[in-house]
Amino acid sequence: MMVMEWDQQQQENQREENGNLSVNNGGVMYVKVMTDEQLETLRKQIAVYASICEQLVEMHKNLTAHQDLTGGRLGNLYCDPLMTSGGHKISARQRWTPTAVQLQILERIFEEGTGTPSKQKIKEITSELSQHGQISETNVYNWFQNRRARSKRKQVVAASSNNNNNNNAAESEVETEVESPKTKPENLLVSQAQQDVCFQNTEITSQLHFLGGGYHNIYDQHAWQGMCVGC
Amino acid sequence: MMVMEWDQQQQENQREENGNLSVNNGGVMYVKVMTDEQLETLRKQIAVYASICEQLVEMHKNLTAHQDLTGGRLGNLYCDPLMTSGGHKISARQRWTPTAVQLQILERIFEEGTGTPSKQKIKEITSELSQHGQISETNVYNWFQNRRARSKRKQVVAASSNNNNNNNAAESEVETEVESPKTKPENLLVSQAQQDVCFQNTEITSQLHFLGGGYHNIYDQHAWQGMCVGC
DNA sequence: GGCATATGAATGAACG
DNA sequence: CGTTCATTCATATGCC
Repeated sequence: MMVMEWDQQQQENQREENGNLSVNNGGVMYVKVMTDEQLETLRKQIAVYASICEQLVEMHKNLTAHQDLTGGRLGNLYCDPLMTSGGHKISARQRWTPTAVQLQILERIFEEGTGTPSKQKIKEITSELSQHGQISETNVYNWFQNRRARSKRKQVVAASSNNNNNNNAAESEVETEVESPKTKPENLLVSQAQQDVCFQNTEITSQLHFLGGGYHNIYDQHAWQGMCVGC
Repeated sequence: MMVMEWDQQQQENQREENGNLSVNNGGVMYVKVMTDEQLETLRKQIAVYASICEQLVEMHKNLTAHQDLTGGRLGNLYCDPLMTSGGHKISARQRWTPTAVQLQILERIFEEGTGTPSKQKIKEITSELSQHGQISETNVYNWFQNRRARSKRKQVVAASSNNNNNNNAAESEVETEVESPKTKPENLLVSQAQQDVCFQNTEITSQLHFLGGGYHNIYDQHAWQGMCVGC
């Protein structure tokens, strides 16, 4: 087997080491090489992963068919284990953390909607989301406030960064994402990945899409812009 | 940026790391050329599947083991798929680290500083610091945010420790880690899945074996093969 | 080769 | 709504 090691430590220093760099747009684009054989192996591995995912989803469906409402426990659910019987709170988590499902729903509403939802709308959303975990209207309200504010901020930063004479192209992903109304990077994450891997199973596609919103927290959503480079 | 190194255990062919083609058995082996962005795309695609697998496994565990009431942070699925077991990452992204000069300047501004710099100020600072290394406005913004927050926390802790009141309620970052022995991010995702989940499906078991047994980690020993790079 | 710590980054909540 | 604070997540690094 072979191991691919990407040493990231001294990124600046290593730029010159690479023999295979090409110039792009007046800047330097760094490229890597791999053989067809290597690429084929990668493809297989991803396919295996996908297959595993599919079967795991199936297992999950079978299990949840029986024990459904036991809880949306994947997200927060801290349920004050530290609360004593006397009502004395020692230390408990306060901050709400959306579950994967909740996030997915929120993102969907956000991208289709324009502006912060009305109070009535917030109630509805909260009601819906409460089926997937503990949540309050305030949480929903704050989420939309933050989501909008940060989306806008990113735009501003991205726009202004175009004016700067940047000496490198490796800006943080925050700047590189310009949220266009037509794209939904977070929610398309999984399904797009599947496209890239050339999946045929449509059922797993939808199911993975269902799960996709939850990975928001791991890989920040911005980076998913422009996924399929060649497709 | 990064340098890709191929471990040479059994791939005698892949010798020219930085060349676009390598010679094999007297012939020419054709290889793909990728940008870092494309590679990161691949990484993400795999990471998506890895995350999905882990979350599905997690869900399965939760559904199976009802006595798992200890709570903890089940929802914070984190699989760190970017880190190989060898400690090398396959991510093109890495967090910004200020250079010595940049730090000096930042500290100076912070000390003389009157609170958080305005956005215009951040632009100026960023521009100045960019002469001493890669940096973005977001980096500067985050730095001041963190600097101020942690400075304040230190003050509070010092103050409370000076008091006869030993109610140390302010050291959240440290305290949190102490009170919650959070599980270490699992690098060997697939292997872990095998241990924790008893699959009835023999097919998936064998596949997990393929991934977890044949490879220590899917990111550890593998060839990167032609994803949609060229498509 | 785990831990421990420092710190960059993400984000829920609050402020004005 | 834009900005800021507080908390937490995630990673880099050093020690043992």
